Amino acid sequence: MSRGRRFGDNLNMVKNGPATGKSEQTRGQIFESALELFREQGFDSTTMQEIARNAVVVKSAAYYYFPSKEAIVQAYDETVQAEQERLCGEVFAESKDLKTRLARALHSKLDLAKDDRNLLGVVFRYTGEPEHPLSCLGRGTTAIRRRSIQVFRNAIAEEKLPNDLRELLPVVLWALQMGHLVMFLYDSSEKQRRTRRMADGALDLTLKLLGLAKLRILKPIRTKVLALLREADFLPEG
Amino acid sequence: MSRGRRFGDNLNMVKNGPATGKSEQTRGQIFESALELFREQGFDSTTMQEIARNAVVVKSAAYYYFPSKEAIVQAYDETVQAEQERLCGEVFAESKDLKTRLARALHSKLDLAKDDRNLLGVVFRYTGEPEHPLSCLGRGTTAIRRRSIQVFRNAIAEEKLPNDLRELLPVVLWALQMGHLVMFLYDSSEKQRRTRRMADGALDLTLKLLGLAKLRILKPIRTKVLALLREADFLPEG
DNA sequence: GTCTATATAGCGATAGAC
DNA sequence: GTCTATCGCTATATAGAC
Repeated sequence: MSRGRRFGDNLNMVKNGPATGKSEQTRGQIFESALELFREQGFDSTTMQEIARNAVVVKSAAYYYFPSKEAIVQAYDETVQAEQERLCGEVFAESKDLKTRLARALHSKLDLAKDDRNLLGVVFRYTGEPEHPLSCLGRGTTAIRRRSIQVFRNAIAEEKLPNDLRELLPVVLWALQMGHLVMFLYDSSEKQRRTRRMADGALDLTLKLLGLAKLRILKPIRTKVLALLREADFLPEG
Repeated sequence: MSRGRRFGDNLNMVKNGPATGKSEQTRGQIFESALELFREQGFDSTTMQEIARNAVVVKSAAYYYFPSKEAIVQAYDETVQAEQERLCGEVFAESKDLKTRLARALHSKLDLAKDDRNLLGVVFRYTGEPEHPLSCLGRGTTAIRRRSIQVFRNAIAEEKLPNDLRELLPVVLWALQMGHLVMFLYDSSEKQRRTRRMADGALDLTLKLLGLAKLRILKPIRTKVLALLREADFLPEG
């Protein structure tokens, strides 16, 4: 267990669940213990017993802080989200260049989660079950999804754009990021270079399409695409 | 339990697992029993015990035929796939019109699964875990994915298309269908009309884009899009 | 509010009967 | 090959101690 400090070890940013004063420490122990075991032996083969034992608490204590193993992953997800906001905030303050900003926004989650791909995968587990509190597209995750979309809204904030695009583009970029995350998980190329190239390519293409959107011949297509996107905007509280 | 015959009740098309002669009946009982309970009380709240009891076998017998509850869903998925192939085969034999064929291909899975959306959701459960045998994008499901893509390959078989498009379009359409399936699950509009409109809109747009692809100004974009799609083609044995 | 001890029920593996 | 009886491990709910 001679690892250096890794992202996620700092839990002060985690907010959900009981956390008044002293208990923060216990919660922290459990959270760290879990991440450690997840990284060592994967999510599924780690049991709540082990997490508790490793954190020197009894199993029910672990359940007191996290209603399920998946809830720990959700907490992890929130630390990643917070870190992305911080990172992008820095870059956005320094540069007004759209490409720079979008590149940072699109790559930062990959950067942050690169050593925890097995954990990231669990985030998608309830994609197909809308009512599940941890469904990554469901009501239970509206808050974090909103934050994630907001990052892209901030990224394009300095641009002159028609209102419809300003409204829809962040959601499209967020969806793009979700796609990249899945691809990231399946990418067996060294250091997931392939997904990185994809992200760069998708960014180039997006910028090019934004430029072309002004052409007159493409007006009907643009209208159609936007209408379709609006129709596709099926998420709870968008 | 006074339901009429529903799709999926016919199991003779299910092939995986042991099924030599007589045992087909036992397997069938278990399969039907499971679908019945899944429909009544959902996937998660149905236990293997109940499935077995309802099928008048002992629990281990159920495990003999299906290594897990999820495996039953996969078997269901295969019956849906087979049915889609049959349906589309009929339509493709009758009409050479691209729009008709693609509409049928894009809508048929929605038609077939419309009463089993909670079951459909389980198919996506291991999307984020590439190594899981039931990951809908992983190695374990290559065979059924291939079949699913083949339907779209057949749909465009009669068209004159450049080779690169002929190769990539089926995969794109398959991905589109996957997206529609997820949307279908989250669609709270009556009879999921919204998703149906989406599918129609996406089809129109696809046809329009195919037409526009020939324009000279768009040549660089087309090249870029195709390169990106090829790069995105990350699935095992594509 | 924080945590413990205990209890129920399910999963899934195993050895072996027929 | 088909199926049974049984077992250990796990998740998670609950009552209640501090």
